[in-house]
Amino acid sequence: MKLQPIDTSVTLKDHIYRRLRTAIEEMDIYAEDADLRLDERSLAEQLGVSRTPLREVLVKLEQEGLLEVKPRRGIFVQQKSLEEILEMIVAWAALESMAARLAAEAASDDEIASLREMAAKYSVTKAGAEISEYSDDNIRFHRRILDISHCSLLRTMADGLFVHMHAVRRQAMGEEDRVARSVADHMGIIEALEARDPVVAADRVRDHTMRLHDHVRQFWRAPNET
Amino acid sequence: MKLQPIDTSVTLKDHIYRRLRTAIEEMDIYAEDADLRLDERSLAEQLGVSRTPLREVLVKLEQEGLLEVKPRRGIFVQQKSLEEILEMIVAWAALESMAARLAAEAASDDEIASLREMAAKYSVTKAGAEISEYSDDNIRFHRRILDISHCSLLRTMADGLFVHMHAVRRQAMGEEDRVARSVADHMGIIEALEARDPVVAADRVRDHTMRLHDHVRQFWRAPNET
DNA sequence: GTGTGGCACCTGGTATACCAGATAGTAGAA
DNA sequence: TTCTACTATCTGGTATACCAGGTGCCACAC
Repeated sequence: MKLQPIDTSVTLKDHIYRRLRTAIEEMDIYAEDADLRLDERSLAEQLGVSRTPLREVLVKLEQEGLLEVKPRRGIFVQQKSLEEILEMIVAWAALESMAARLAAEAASDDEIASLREMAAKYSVTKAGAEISEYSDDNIRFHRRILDISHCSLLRTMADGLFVHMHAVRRQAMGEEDRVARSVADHMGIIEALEARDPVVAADRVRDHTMRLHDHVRQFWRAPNET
Repeated sequence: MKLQPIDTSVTLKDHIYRRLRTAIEEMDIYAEDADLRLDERSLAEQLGVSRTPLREVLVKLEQEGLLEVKPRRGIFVQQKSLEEILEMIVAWAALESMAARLAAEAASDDEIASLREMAAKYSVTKAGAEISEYSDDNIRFHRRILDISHCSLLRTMADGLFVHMHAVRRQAMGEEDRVARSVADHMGIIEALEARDPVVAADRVRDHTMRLHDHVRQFWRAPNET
């Protein structure tokens, strides 16, 4: 008889963390009437826990850049400025570009093939039709590149940036020619990886992401500027 | 009459955080007789605070990867594995390489000149003599590159990695020809920046850091393998 | 009507008490 | 002697109480 050890390390904090984080991600942070203020006591009551574990979660979320705690003032969901968003995209480009470089050398043929599979779902013409679905697959594609670099830290650090992208995508995505361009970019990246060319793969990934950077810089409208 | 606003946002937590973090950084984590276990109650007593703010700091340090909290078991300073250290260096290379690329285009002439000033302190022959001092200036040099990229997030993320480097350097540094090579590398980087060549600058920074990567992979000895 | 002082209440910060799992030492039974 | 079972105690996890700064309303004085 064989038994898996019970994972006793899951604690209230973990549950609270997951709840809060998804709740924040689902908020429309940049809506004009968005209520960005949180209240410890009411949150604790809603979740049915005391303030103590809740506060530890808030510290965590604050450090991830999702919240800002102002002593004796309140807890606020952070709105990212255009500047900060652009910097996140730059950092993301740096990480994923390195991932592509590593992947070109270290990834297995199967792993690279899996990328082509994901991309094959969308032709240049079809992708425009189903933007929201494409958007999800798009993220999966980029995550996959980070995964097959076999450097888990790159994936971890990039994930920390992705969190903030939910709200951004809602505002910044949605132009047909960008999607077409994106699909073409992806194919170029895959081909470079298949050719096992680290330099070209890294360049293409970086350029691809930096195009998003330029696009956001051009079209982003912060709520107050609308 | 003019008055600066008083910064009321400094709290006990901040003090505790600083104390604990420097204490951890000064520990010789990889010594054989290192005591990696911490005790909440005794820490709280030593610092003269209650467990509550202390615990929030511990959450923060855990998330930074410096600690590991095992419920009902204890709190431990994390020893990084060789694998993790190598991944940190890779990520660092990715970030700093991107920083150099940006700096080549965005940094002012003065900022680039400041790099040359820092490097001028060391000739190829002299650097070997004062390794520890050079080591500090070395870090300052790399931080400066991140700064003059004018992308503060790159600097922030890289700083998170630097924390773990204290202990590593103690073990991995110290060969004379590496230092000589390092000084030469730095000059090459500066020249690329002065030439405003983003591609070469990025390449040289990345190669430079990846040489550290290869060196660590070759010479690192974890405590248990000694 | 205007401005000032003060009070009531809201917030996050901190201290303390208690809980349950983990652990090791020891006494007792086989 | 050896193995088991109980218990004392240590740990981090959680709940609760209290503290002090922040804010805004309102009464009162001018």
